[in-house]
Order: sequence, then C-alpha cells, then structure tokens
Amino acid sequence: MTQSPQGTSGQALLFLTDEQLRKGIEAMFFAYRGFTADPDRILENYAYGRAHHRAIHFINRAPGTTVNNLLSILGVTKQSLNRVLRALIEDGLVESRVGKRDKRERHLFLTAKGAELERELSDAQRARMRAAYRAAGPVAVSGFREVLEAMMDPKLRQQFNAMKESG
Amino acid sequence: MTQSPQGTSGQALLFLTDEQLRKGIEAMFFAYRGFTADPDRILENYAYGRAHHRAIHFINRAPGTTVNNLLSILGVTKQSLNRVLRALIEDGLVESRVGKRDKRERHLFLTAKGAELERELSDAQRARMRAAYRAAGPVAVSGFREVLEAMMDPKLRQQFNAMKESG
DNA sequence: TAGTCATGTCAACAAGGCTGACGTATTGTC
DNA sequence: GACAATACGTCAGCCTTGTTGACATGACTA
Repeated sequence: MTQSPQGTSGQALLFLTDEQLRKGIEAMFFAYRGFTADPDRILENYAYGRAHHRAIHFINRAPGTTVNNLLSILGVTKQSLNRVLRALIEDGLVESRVGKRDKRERHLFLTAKGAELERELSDAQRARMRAAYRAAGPVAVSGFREVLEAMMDPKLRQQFNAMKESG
Repeated sequence: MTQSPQGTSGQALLFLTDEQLRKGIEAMFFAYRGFTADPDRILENYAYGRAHHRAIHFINRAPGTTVNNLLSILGVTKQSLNRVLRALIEDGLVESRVGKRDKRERHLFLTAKGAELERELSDAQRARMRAAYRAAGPVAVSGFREVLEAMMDPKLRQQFNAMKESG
C-alpha cells in the first residue's frame, strides 16, 4: 500500500505512512490490554468476567434501558446477553422491571449492590484513564478522542454520540 | 471520585472530569470494535480467528522471533499459543526453524502463503486506520498515540517501544 | 553429570461468543 | 376478534480462545 504519501501537494503526510499506521495498530493492541487489565483483576474476585462488566457499565450509564437496547449497544446475541443478565439478576446486582407502557419490555436497573460493584470497576478504569490523560495533556486527549471516533463503524459512532449527549 | 478537578491551581483541568473520562472509556470500547471488525470479517473466510491474526502479525513484524518471545508479546500461555501455531504451521502459513546458536529455540517465519494472508489482513486494518488518521489530522494522531502509550502497563510499554525501534 | 531451559503435547475445564428452535406474553393490525 | 409481529426467556449444542496441571524430549550450562 501507500509507502510514502508525502508530496501529494507539498504537505507532509508522513503520519499516513504504513509504518506510522502499523505503530498505531500496535499501540491500540497494547493499550487495550492495559485498558481492561484493572477491571479484569477485580472481576476475578467475583464470579464475573468482562461480559458482566460491560452489561453493568451500560446499565449504569442508561438506567431503565431495555434488553433490546442493551443488545444493540453490546453487539451480542440475546442468548449471550441473557446468560450474563440472568447471573446478575440472580445475584441481586441488577433488577428487571416490567415496562409500564409496553409490558413486553424489561427495564434494567442496578441495585445498590450492583452500583457498588460498578463503582469499584469504573473507579479502577478511570484511575488509569486519568493518569494517562494527565500525562498526555488536554491537547493530546482531544486528538485521542478524535481518532477513536473516526475509527468506529458509522452505526457504532451514532450510538456512541447518542450516548454522549444523554450522559 | 474526582468530580470537577479544576481549580487545582486555576488551571482548567476539565478534561479530567469523571464525565470526560467515561466518554474516553466508551470511545475505547466502540473504537476497538471497529479496529478488529475488518480483520475479523476476513478471517471468517478462513478457519482462523483473532488469535491467529495476532500471531501472524507479530511473526511478520519480527521474523525469526522465538516462541518464548512471541509468548511474552501476546501474553498468553504456551498451550494456547501452541494450538494456534500448530494450525498455522500445518496449513503452511508459518515455518518453524530450529535455532542455529541454540538448537532448543524455534524461529518463526511466515511462508509466502502466510505473508499473503498477513497482507490481506493488515491492508484492511491499515485502511481503516488511515481513514481515521486522515480525518483527524496529524496533531490529533500525535495525541492519540501519546494517550495510548500512557495507558499501557509499564512492561507492555517497554515491549511496545522496543518494537517501535526495531521496526 | 545434574539441573535448567525451550518447546511440544495431552487432558480437562471455563468464559463467552454463536446458531437454531421453541414458548409465552403482549401489542399492533387487518 | 383473529392473527401477525414484537420483546423476552430458555434449552441444547457448538466453536474459539483462554486457563491449569502434568509430562516428555532434546539441548545447553554449571
């Protein structure tokens, strides 16, 4: 592919070099490991995994969300999500309330116990994020967010932006 | 945790708000999905998964690497890696050569066939990366890389930086 | 020579994806 | 009012990819 895309108009496009892109790819790989490391460590103490973390995160984020909505955010099958939700409900971390307008729907909420675990997990994840943000500075953070957003699938970007506003 | 960390010295540290951090966390989540989406789609056509992709990537990156070295980069058990390597070797994508200095070591190389798949996968992944980089611009890219690097575990950051140089 | 190291392998297990099929309310529509 | 569609739950079975534990082999090293 592109080997040295400078000179397109005299502009220095060296940041689009295959080499630079590869570094970015590897940076994503290693950074994501760090990103999940702290919550993973915490989850070992409970009988939960990353899938439970994701469910808890987004239920906390959008309390009262329906199962279908959660499904589309997480991008997994209902069978897969159900296995996770069942455990969280049985263990009293999540409450499922029948919808008022539409009784077919279930609205999901964290219980006090669920909120507690959520806090423990997100505190850890935020601590690492905060350290990284602080080390890199506000300008870098802004660029970080821009590139990540540009990397998303259009549909996911839509969902991401929809969540941003409601937050 | 920190709710509004401005005023520490009069500086605007609003980018360290819990809210900002949470957006960063969710951005990582959605972006990583996009990051892996293209290779995953390609791998469906073969009998391989993400684990094979990672092995192929790093063997291509550091031809002649030993099994132990690959192990430490990927951060999995040897049993797990071995399952993947065995398939790749049997299918003729990877070649394993006995070490010359130390005959206990195996040095791993991509065959022509392996290099071909590597190219297909990395072309797809780079294409997305390039589009994101181009959309965000060089300053953003620089910030992106800074934050990612700051997010890594120290040991992984070391490995990442070691690879950067040799590249 | 004894011990350590690099690698491969077998067995068993778990998490968390997936598909397919089916059941049950509930809602919306003709 | 009958019927189709929707939201959800669940059973069964499969795959990938991770894990632990145990053991074998050949090669290097003190």
